[in-house]
Amino acid sequence: MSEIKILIVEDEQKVARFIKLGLEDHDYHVDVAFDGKIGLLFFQQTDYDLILLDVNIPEINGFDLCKRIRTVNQKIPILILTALGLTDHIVEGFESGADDYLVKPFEFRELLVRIKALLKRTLNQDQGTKLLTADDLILDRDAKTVKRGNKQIELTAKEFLLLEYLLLNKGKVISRVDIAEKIWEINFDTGTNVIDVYVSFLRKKIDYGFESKLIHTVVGMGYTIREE
Amino acid sequence: MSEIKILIVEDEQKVARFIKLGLEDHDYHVDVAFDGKIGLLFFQQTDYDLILLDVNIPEINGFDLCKRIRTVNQKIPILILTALGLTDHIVEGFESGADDYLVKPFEFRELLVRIKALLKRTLNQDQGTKLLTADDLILDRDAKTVKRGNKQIELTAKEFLLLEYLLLNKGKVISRVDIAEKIWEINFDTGTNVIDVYVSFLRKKIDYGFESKLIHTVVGMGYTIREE
DNA sequence: ATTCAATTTTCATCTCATTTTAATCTCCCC
DNA sequence: GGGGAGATTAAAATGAGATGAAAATTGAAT
Repeated sequence: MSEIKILIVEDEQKVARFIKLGLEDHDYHVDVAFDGKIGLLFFQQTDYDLILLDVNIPEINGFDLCKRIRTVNQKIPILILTALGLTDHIVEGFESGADDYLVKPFEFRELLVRIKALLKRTLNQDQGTKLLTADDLILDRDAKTVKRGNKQIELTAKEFLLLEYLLLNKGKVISRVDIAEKIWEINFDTGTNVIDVYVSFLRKKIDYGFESKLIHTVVGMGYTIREE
Repeated sequence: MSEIKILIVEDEQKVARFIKLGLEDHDYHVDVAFDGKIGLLFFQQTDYDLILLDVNIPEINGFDLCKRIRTVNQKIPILILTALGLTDHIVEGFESGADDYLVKPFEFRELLVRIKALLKRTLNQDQGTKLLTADDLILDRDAKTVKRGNKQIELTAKEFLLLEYLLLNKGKVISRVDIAEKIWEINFDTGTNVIDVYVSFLRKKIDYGFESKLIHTVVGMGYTIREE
């Protein structure tokens, strides 16, 4: 089970520390950014599962940061955490794209259950399914095994991750940028062609010698797994 | 666009009526159940998009009702709305499977934005922006495929981007300058006619041979996609 | 620590589709 | 009949992707 990563953007060190420690107690991995600019930077560099935002923070305020994040990512849960408790503020928070809004002072227990509620949905989507399939290919996410028809296929770690990611998005075309970020954790253009090479590796193992091909190239857009 | 259906389970008629009217004002379809048993019945009979639960209601209390609903449906957003504002209550509410918890008295505006935030995700998941259409043309933004009638149409990356952009602005006339900036990232006049060429490519693939034309030239202004 | 094999990454090359340019054609309006 | 806007075509330039092989890295075993 991979770690759940949370980003806190909060300038009051005491509060940030309090939340960080509390969340780490519950096995979340927590990063703290002390202003909006750094928060945005962290967000761009790491694939967080949830973001906690204070509003009154230096550089970029919480509402604006929330909007900025939403232009890029509509899915990631954002919880705004602030002393601004007027209905006007709350409405503004939600209209900036937040998923929840909690007014300080708050009890840690409440924050925790609200975070859990937010994570529940995004996590259940991916996880839960143990077996991923496409045509006569079966990938077992627990056992880390792959079979095509009745032939066992040996994949290396990276090959497995790549295939798993493509299967999770079966039918969708996935860009190289997405793959680079998810599987190689590369967030900028390095000019590498590892992805192409690995797709080539995968094809050799799961498509070569079978009449129906699963991995398809969509020129200029990316790769996709499609059953035909 | 199909109607969004909300179920309110609330025994205080005044409160129920107040919320119902307010939500109907925002074009939601609202049913009210006055106790837990009826609430459960309604839930089983109709496919709601969201449920608002009071806690202190006759027959089955809100927390238990929430749990009952969750055994059958993990996805439907549930918002608990109650005077019970202690952290213990809030935690219990979330642990019963609620997605949000709002303490009475509350301002209607806050309820509204919280409802919107909850609906945002479930609705976006299904469709939302995945499919763009015009007449019998369907463009799938995930699969990067285009169909007209039942004919699959193969587009190159640039062709796809152009068509997608025009469909996103269906009914609007888009200037060449806009297209150049959005699709070709050209921000000054280079004297090129790529856009004309690509519109020609697109027409050949999606309009030629079909009786109704989708791409229209507005001389001196740009191009538009219009269903006739 | 050293070795060795497996895995991961880079690099260079080949091929071919896509993209772009530029020339020509068509139509409409004065 | 000339000018302008747009459409179309063919040819040229470009770039994307596949792949083989070599280099670098990792990590396990000794």
